[in-house]
Amino acid sequence: MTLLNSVVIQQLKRHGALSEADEALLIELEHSSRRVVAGEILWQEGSDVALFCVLKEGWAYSFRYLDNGSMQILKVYLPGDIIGMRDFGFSKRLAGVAMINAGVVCPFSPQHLSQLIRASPTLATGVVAIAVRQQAMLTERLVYIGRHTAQQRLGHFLYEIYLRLRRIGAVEEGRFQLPLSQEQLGDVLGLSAVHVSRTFSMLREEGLVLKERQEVFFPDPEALAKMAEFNATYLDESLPPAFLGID
Amino acid sequence: MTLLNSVVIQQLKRHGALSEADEALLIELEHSSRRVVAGEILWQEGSDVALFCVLKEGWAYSFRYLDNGSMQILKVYLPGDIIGMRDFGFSKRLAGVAMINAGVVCPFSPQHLSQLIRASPTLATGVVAIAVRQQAMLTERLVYIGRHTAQQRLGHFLYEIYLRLRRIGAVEEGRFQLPLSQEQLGDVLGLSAVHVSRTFSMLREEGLVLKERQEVFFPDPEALAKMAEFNATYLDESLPPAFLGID
DNA sequence: AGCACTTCATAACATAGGTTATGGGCCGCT
DNA sequence: AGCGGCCCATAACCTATGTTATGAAGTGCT
Repeated sequence: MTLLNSVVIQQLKRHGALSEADEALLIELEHSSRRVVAGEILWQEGSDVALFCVLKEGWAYSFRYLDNGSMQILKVYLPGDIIGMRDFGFSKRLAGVAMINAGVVCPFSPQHLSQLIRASPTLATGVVAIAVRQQAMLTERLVYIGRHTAQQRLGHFLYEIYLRLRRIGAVEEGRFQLPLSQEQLGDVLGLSAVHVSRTFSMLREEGLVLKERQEVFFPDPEALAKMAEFNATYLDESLPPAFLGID
Repeated sequence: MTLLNSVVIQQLKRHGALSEADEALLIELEHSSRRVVAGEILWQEGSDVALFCVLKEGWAYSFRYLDNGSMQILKVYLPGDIIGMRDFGFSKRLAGVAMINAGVVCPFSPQHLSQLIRASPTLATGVVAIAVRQQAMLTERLVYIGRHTAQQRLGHFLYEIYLRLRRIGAVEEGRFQLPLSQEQLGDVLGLSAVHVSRTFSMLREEGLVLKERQEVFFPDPEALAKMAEFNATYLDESLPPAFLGID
């Protein structure tokens, strides 16, 4: 999974907005790649903003440590996502980033990103669109962490991951791999690990989510989406006409 | 309070990064202005993205309705903020926006914003920086809504507002106006209005926050910041050297 | 001044989720 | 194969916050 195959970029391409030079610039972004091990910390909160990454293989998450010793996971990154954009325009990292499982990342510098933005208005808008979409997912979590039950929070998160994985072809026969531990899920959702476990049990009893080891299956995806009050518009990939140069 | 006086732009100016043409473009953004009444809804979730606004006077908030009839307030806007940037790159609004009290807004079109970004790399980076900073505030709320007590949530929110108001000169002798009702505060923090009331009582008894009518005063700002685990780096306005063209 | 309306404080009660503890299953290491 | 270490499930108990209700205070309208 490369950035070039990511959904926003693919859409620009489909509309013929992407020149060959643009494509070359994108491929150049993934020029160097590095293998990373499970649990590896890519950077810590407060460090200098020295690089961003395209996540090519594996899962990652950004996080903040809390004073009580636990952590809040801010965002889960899947293959094809850009990691670190959150810090663009800041001197120091606002959050750490760690790998969940083993994978491959393609690091590139802020200068490289600035260059790319200056070199191609199309790519600049694409990058902005990607950043805005990542933030929209964050906003969505704010909404459902605020006033929803544990079942809805977990259901919503799982369903979002399911849709994102499906877009990159990582769902087979309705099944997908979830490499997060229940403790990590708790850190995502603001729940204790014990309650995540309880909630999985409830979802199983209600026939909404089956999970065995890391494999997840939804017997009735629509019912799950309904229970979680899932509204997919925030994941909508269609770019407005102005972005595609059609206006 | 105009955009030109906002902290990010002022910083660009101080470093001589802002040309006269750039300044003219910014002033042009506020060419037309409109008086808005308290409670006025600027737009609803799901409507077309037709315009953005510079908020010149008054307070506003963006929000999402929840299925249970309540709402989640996503962000509170103060004078000098740009409203609607969240939707840049989407076709439909992801959230509604309403005025808290009466004020003045300066609407401008997405095309206008695109033009400005194309016309001036400096302003483009400035706009990105503003957007990233607004999102950083959102992230911060996600962190403390996830795993903090009601006291910390309310304390954190009040302290953030206090710092933001101070930057625009709206704090006098340590006092500031807070035009939000307790119900609205609950919608910001994911708490019931009753519990917001209880929490104010607790904060008063602990000598951390005094509130009379809409006027708020912190007898000991440092103690409040400490209780709320407030870390100001996410509000830090200093732009990295690359943004100021010094690298 | 009087009236309706909203906002706020407080109390009593209900509950979702946190905490601590225990045991079982699975994994990797030697 | 045996051992130590996670990860997970479940139970018992505790607490922060939600819910509902009531009255007081403030606000705006006529």
